[in-house]
Amino acid sequence: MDDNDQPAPPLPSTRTPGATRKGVETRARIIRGALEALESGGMETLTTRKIAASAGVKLATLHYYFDSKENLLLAVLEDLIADMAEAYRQDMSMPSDPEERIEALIRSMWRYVQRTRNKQLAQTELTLYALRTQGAEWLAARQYNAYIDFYCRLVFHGMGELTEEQRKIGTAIARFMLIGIDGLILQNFALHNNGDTNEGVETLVIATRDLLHRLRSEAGIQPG
Amino acid sequence: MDDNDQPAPPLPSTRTPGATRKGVETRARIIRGALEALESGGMETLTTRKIAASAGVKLATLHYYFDSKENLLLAVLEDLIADMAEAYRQDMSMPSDPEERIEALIRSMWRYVQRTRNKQLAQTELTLYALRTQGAEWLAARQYNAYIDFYCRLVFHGMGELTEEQRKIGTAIARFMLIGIDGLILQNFALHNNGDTNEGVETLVIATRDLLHRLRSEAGIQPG
DNA sequence: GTCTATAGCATGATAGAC
DNA sequence: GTCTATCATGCTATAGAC
Repeated sequence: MDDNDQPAPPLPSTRTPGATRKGVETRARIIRGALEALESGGMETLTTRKIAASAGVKLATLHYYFDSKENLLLAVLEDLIADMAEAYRQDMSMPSDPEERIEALIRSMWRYVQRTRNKQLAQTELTLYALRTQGAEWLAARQYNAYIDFYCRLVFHGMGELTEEQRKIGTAIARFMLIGIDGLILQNFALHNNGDTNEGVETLVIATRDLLHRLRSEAGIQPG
Repeated sequence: MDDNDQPAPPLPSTRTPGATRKGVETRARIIRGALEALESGGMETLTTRKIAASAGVKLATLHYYFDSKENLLLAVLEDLIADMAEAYRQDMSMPSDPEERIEALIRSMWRYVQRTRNKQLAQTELTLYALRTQGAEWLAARQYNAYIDFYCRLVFHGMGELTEEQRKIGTAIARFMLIGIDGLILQNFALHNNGDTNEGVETLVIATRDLLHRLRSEAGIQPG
């Protein structure tokens, strides 16, 4: 339930050599290149050659930083997790009432998803890849827990500490929001019919607000 | 909104030669073999050789029936769509009240998902593959529309005809259920924590019943 | 730290006997 | 309709100069 601050078995061998200024930059370029190539073509056509080309480095350079394609892909997923928080904070107005925050948060998420369609596809593909990769399943879990933790905090505070009860309720809310957004992403991709999917967003907003209502009154009637 | 009875551009070249009794059987074996191999290893490691081995045929035989790996994979996805209806009807008790049907249906779906974890992963991977494959996006749409149509009918009837209003409400319900189930699948896979995911199922049941309530009263107050 | 060059191999697909 | 044998290609990864 709370394996978010996991021991986190370090990614097997992401080399990260001397860590020169230049080295760090190149490593980042390769990760960005991999994400670009993944967004444009999908996992099926993703090769180390395309990644290297997309990053503007030679194939051997790629292997200097990542000893295998697998570890590079896992590093890309890690990077996506790290970037997530920044992305949402941008265009979100922040009401003080948690119920309105839920609504603002879902709408913000959905705007972000729609303007980064291919990135979402890429992230979904990478998550499935991690689930299929022996010893990398924890990465998928970490990704989800990071999202859950992030949404949970955003529902109740700017980013401060939470009471135990807020954490419990917020986690349930966050989980449900995430379920809805993931389902919406897939359905929107498959039907590429934004009109109908927007109905789904409205329904999700209402359902999540109702859930908060329910959890709060349950907590009020039967505290501890 | 209703491109379910699509012209359906025929799958480019699934050959299907003379269609001998034996030929049809072999074709089916290859499709089953592909699904098996996909379930056990994922798209990343899925090769025509593994498929052939898993189907008990030689590599050349596979290419006699499917002129390319791509068309084989799309045929597998088609097959999954066709099998879907059978799978759910099995263990579902069928109350007469639509609200209770929604609950029974969601629980039945969830049971099915849990006992076919790898099949669901495979189907998700194939759907993403179709979305990435030029000219195959319609297959993903067909898959979703088939599910939506199926759930819609199940909410209101055994399988008979629907009134226009039932169809409209049922479609919205079905879409939302599907959003929830897809999201639940991904979250359950990533966190592999069935206890917490079951909470999500309960929440989805309540939310979907509420949605039906809302749609019905809206229709009652403002018909046509 | 980045490159050129290449090893070593697995892949999707085909030719042609039976 | 199914097989054996093989092709051509593209893959990941490495060796070694600079």
